[in-house]
Amino acid sequence: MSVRSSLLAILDQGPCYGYQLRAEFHRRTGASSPLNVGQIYNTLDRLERDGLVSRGDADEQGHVYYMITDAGSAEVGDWLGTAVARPTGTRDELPLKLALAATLPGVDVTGMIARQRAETRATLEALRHAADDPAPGARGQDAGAAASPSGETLARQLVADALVYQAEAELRWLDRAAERLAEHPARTLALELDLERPRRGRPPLVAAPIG
Amino acid sequence: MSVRSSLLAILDQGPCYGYQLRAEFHRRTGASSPLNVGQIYNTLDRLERDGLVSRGDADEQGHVYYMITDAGSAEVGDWLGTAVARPTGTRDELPLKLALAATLPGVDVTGMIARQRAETRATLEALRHAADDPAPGARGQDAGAAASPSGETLARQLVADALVYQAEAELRWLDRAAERLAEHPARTLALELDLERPRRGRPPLVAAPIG
DNA sequence: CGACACATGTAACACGTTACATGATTTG
DNA sequence: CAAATCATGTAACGTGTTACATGTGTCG
Repeated sequence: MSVRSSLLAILDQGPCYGYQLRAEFHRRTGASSPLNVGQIYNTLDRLERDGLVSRGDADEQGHVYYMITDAGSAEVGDWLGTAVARPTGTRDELPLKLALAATLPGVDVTGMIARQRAETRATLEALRHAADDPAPGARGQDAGAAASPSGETLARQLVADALVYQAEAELRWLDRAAERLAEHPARTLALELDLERPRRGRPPLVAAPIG
Repeated sequence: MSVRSSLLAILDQGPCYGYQLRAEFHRRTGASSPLNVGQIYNTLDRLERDGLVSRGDADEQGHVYYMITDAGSAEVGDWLGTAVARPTGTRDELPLKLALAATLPGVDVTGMIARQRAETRATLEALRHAADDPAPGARGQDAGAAASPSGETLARQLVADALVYQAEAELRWLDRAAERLAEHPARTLALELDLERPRRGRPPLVAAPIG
């Protein structure tokens, strides 16, 4: 619900029309991500459906302004006031994939780790290079005056930092995974499909239930 | 595409029916996540639609086995052979949220960071405690014999590690974010909506085009 | 019997994402 | 004029996720 919530939070500052919302989203989230315009209108429709924004009539220039409702404002307050909850059983692809691969026969998990490591290292380096570069999209005009830290550059920095820290963590985890793999005797890793005849119905209790 | 790919990879080991797939998925991915059974059948339908698996007739016990096709096997090979690509413009909620919040007037970003930090620290501690516990779901029978590292426990460990490393990275990032915020003078952070009359049509070139 | 797990499936929904259609306006 | 941007919108799709309906077999 990142996009949805972000747009709503921007609308909490004042009425906006679609294209404007996209621009604000980019300015404020340091989004390197393009965010297709169509998605804005899409999301606005859904927000209106949920009673969080209301659509105004087009003004003389044809701009369709949306404004937030009380319910919408409340939701923004809630969003900002609540910590982001990572689900306990995170469905992160990489760990899932590697864990699964480790249980498959004939899969070169070490190789997978090596490949992933190379990729992530490259990503990390690219990110660090990008951090030195001036603001993306600045076509010359402001190339020299890179000082004056504004909210805009802060946003970009924060997002960039996050990517860097995440990539670093991934590298550390990959190393740890390699260790774990080395600790385990190779034979015991691959799992056969559990072909035991599944017995239908209630399974017998193994231990006495509590109480 | 984590679930989809995982199920396909399991099917690459041999035909399975729905419930069996769920069990295998849990065994092999150390998934603390429940994974609703309905999703299995859902995903199987979609895999069949895409020609990656084929549905067999029900056997005498009423079990409907699915088996992988050649195209399916190829896709599994591809999946395992390719590194997980993190999109450059990651749409990670936390950085997005904080970056955006930093541009909003009257938002206590420092407080947000503090709250998030507390939450993440709690998560981290819970994860570390969980790492010491015996295998989840083991109802007494195997409580003492915690040795014998099998593929099953490896999977669990890998996933658990990933969560820990990620939480640690998040804490580090939060600290960095606090630093960044402190570096910026408070006034310059909040961004007004850009209300300049947008001029339609092609914007003037700022720098001469290449060539 | 009743509870519970095994087992299969259907229907809907959420969010994100993309492709496409359409038109106005401004610059080169 | 042609190209590019601004601007609005529609239609579809993909994965993940949940709620629900239905039935069977076993154990206490």
